[in-house]
Amino acid sequence: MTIANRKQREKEEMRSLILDAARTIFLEKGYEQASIRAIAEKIEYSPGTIYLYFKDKDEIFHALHEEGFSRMLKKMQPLQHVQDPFERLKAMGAVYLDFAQNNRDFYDLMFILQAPIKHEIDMEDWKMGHQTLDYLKNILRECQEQGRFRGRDINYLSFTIWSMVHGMSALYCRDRCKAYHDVNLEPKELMENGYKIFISALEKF
Amino acid sequence: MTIANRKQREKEEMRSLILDAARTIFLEKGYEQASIRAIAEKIEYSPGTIYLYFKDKDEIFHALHEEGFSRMLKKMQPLQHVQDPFERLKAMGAVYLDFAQNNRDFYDLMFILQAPIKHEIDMEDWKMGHQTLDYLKNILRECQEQGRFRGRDINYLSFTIWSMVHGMSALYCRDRCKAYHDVNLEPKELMENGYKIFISALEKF
DNA sequence: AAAAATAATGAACAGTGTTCAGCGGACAAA
DNA sequence: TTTGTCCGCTGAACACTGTTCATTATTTTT
Repeated sequence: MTIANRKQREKEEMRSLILDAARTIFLEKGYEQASIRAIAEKIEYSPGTIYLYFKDKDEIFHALHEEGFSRMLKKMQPLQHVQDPFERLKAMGAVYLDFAQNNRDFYDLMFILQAPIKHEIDMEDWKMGHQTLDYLKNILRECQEQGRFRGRDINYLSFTIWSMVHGMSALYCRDRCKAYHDVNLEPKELMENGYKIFISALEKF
Repeated sequence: MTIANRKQREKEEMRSLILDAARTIFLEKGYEQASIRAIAEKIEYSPGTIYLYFKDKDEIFHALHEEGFSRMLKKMQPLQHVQDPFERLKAMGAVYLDFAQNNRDFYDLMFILQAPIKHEIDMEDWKMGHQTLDYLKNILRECQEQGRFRGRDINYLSFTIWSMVHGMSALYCRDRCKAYHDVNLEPKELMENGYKIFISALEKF
């Protein structure tokens, strides 16, 4: 059975070889500008080979999509050590914004890009997305047990909060922060202070 | 001088003929999937002709970009009749969200698409964008004169509010509202109730 | 009516994602 | 060891993309 094992291993090695190349090129050029030929050239194989390991460009995209969520979830791990749920909520938002700023292209891939969402959302791909969202909802529930956000629907509340941090992140990723260039405000400043205002609002809520 | 006039008129007619076709195709297929050949075919001219009226695909995009802002500004006109600035602020957010939902692809074009923003933002293209943003800032100033949002920086405040409504709109446009499909919540519901929560937060702020 | 200027064409170029007949080396059976 | 069957891989080919430009057609000026 060792030969079958080796075959299996080689197949997986090839997949991750392709994915490594794809990641750098996707994140360098974006989904549309990244070409299969460029990925093939990077790993010194012919374009056709890639189609032996991935059905199409979308499938490569989805693999990276998943990697993005996995990276984000990892960054969220330390939050479990924050006792107070409201503090945890605030920290989660900060981690989220940080992730978007430091992994701009992964963020784009995960939350903005349309391209291959033909394959329907809330399938396998979004398992981790749901996981993150559920984590947020649970924090909110804990906050409610402490008396915060009394009487508010958890789903709507989570959507509001997600929209807030996503809004900033999306404006950042797609360079709309430049709308504040005329008043000499940098994206980083905007997001930091914008988030502070949001937090104050939540505190009084 | 009548012949020069006619030439001028014909040139403009041709431009708007192209733009009409481009708009339907752009909004149907999105920026990347819309092809010059498809636009040419729709108006029954050869592909080359389009390049006699527009430098490239980006220039067509920018013309539509401007049209989007012009449409949005028009929808904002009635707001001037709302006396109370805070009421006007609330109404502005509602108009914004409404625009995003009912002109999804224009909204995408204006605030999400990356494609041809190579041409730099805050040039001519963003004149109307800045106009809208300034309008928001002025409302906020009026609110402050009434004692609301005391001591807050207008720029950061406007960014927070913009991010909020953009966040919802962007999640809507890029189908991330589907993350709530498992709890049977429709995008419209989410946005309506999410916005209500945001408004309550602003009221207590 | 001839000449000049303008407008429109469509073939061509370099690029894209994707497919597939065929090649060559590794494996199994003789 | 030789034979025969796989199977990973190739790269040419297909149908598409944005863009350019020599050529042709039309209109205006002389």
